[in-house]
Amino acid sequence: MEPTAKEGFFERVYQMVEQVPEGMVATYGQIAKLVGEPRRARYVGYALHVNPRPGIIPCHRIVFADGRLAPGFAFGGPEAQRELLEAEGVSFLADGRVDLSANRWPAGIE
DNA sequence: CAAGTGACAATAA
DNA sequence: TTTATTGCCACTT
Repeated sequence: MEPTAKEGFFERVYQMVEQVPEGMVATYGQIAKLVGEPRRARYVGYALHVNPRPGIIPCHRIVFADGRLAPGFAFGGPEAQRELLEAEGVSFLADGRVDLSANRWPAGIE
């Protein structure tokens, strides 16, 4: 299979997501920008949807720009994701949203 | 080739 | 404040 540029974009997304430390979360738009394409925020989610490496890519650490969780989470629902994040030490708001102000990872990438 | 779709984000009402 | 719409850009039909 000839690798195309789009696959390179996907792979970069996976690399970024895998580098997210535990107890922190990142937004789709942030990941998109980090890979060099801030306009492809939607495709970041799509990349995780196709998730070629389940169990290796911490999709549960990727949330909306508002701190909200994905609607169609693949692990068993947004409830399961909240449990996973809580278990890692991520703070949550009373609205069931992640406290991006305290757990946003892309605050100091190498 | 054109239109439709989508794990997003920003803006309008 | 929440909900709706638009813009984005690649993939699917």
